[in-house]
Amino acid sequence: METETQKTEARPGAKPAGKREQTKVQNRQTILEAARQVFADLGYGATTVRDIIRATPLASGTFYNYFKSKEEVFQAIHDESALRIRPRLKEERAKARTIEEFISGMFLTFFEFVVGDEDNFRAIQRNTDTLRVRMDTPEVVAGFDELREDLEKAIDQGVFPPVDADYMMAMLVGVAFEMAERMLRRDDHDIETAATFATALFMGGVRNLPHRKVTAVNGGPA
Amino acid sequence: METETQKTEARPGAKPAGKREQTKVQNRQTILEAARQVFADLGYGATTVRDIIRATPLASGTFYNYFKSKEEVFQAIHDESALRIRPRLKEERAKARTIEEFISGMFLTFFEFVVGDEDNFRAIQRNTDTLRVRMDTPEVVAGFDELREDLEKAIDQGVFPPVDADYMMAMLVGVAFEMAERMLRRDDHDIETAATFATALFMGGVRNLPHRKVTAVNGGPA
DNA sequence: CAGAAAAGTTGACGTTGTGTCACGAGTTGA
DNA sequence: TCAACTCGTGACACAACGTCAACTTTTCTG
Repeated sequence: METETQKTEARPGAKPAGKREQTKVQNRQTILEAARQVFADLGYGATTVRDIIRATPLASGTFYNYFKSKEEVFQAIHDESALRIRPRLKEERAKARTIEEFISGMFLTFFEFVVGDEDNFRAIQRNTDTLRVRMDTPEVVAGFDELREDLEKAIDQGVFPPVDADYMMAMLVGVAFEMAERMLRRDDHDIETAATFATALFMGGVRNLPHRKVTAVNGGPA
Repeated sequence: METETQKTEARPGAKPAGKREQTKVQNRQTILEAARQVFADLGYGATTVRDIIRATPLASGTFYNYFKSKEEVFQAIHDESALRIRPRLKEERAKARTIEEFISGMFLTFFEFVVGDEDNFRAIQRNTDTLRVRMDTPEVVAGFDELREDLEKAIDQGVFPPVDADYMMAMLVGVAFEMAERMLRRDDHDIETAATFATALFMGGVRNLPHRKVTAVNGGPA
């Protein structure tokens, strides 16, 4: 037994960390991890709550102590994802001194995130009762709000031309997600090239785009 | 599955149009219509096959004479949609003499289609198990292939700069769908403005976008 | 035009998945 | 050490699924 683990004046930042609290956190994480995996494998629609449970050592009833439905785990995964990528995106935007930096930073960061944890993105992206869910969770909403604010700030500061933030966001998000999906679908992990293309579109339109992507590159990204 | 009736001598071009054949077509249409409605209302994930049936005068078993699952009706709706919009898009592309015409034609046509039959788009878009249009139903696949061909042809003819067709498609599709969704979400039916923005992006990037400020709708979903 | 064959409809039924709950094992704190 | 409490457990009641044998309607045949 961990007789050691008494709740003596614990470390400052640490949690209460009773044994109880500890397994609770663990279980939640276990379920989330299993769900991510199963969703990525079977697709959201095809997986049952029991599939998720079966991928853990837990009993069926336990699931419902942590999430009240399949949809809720899904949202949790979503939320966690947003939580992870938000600061990265925000930092990137803060660093940006020009529109180009702003935009390319966003794309690169996003693509890195997607390719860096493919299963995670597959889990939330390949399936879903779609946008409704994507937009609902607090972290996700906060992330979009943040982007919008920064966009408007950049516009005010003259870094960005005075475009409509709504349309702008739709375009950024649309391109980002569609390209990400396409990359995963084709097992294309070349995030630099993808970001280069996307950025070029926003910087100067079609005429500005690099020429055909040479798959086995010799020239490298323009 | 289409066991053509082994009639000794059916009319040549016309439909067989026996009473039987007729109600068969009717029933299929009834179910499709009901499904479109219910999907649009409840969302794909939340609707049950019984919900669809209940919205028709038919019995539960009958559903399965026409579609083998909820997913299959969904695909059928998808397919039908693609069937309807494909020729319109193709025609638009054929008419185009410049890149700008090509692009703005696509956006306008698509937005018209979406706003013109909102329920239909809601049914297939707001829900789904594979994100976006990517149900690989024949008509949908054909539609994308067509677009790609036309794109490549335009590139060969020098109307389009020699961009990578893959990326190009991802960008077009991404922007089109995301903007469409956003419009429906905000009850914004101004397809001209939307098309203008999207086209401007593709023609000259952010700096080229109209400076119009629009509705000060609050950020956030719904 | 009757009667048989074919095609289609129907709803009850076996099956699978969902979410709850009473119980008991494990943990905490005195 | 023991009472109080928390959480894990799996059986259960309920909901939706998809099938199928019986039945109805249409079509075919003589």
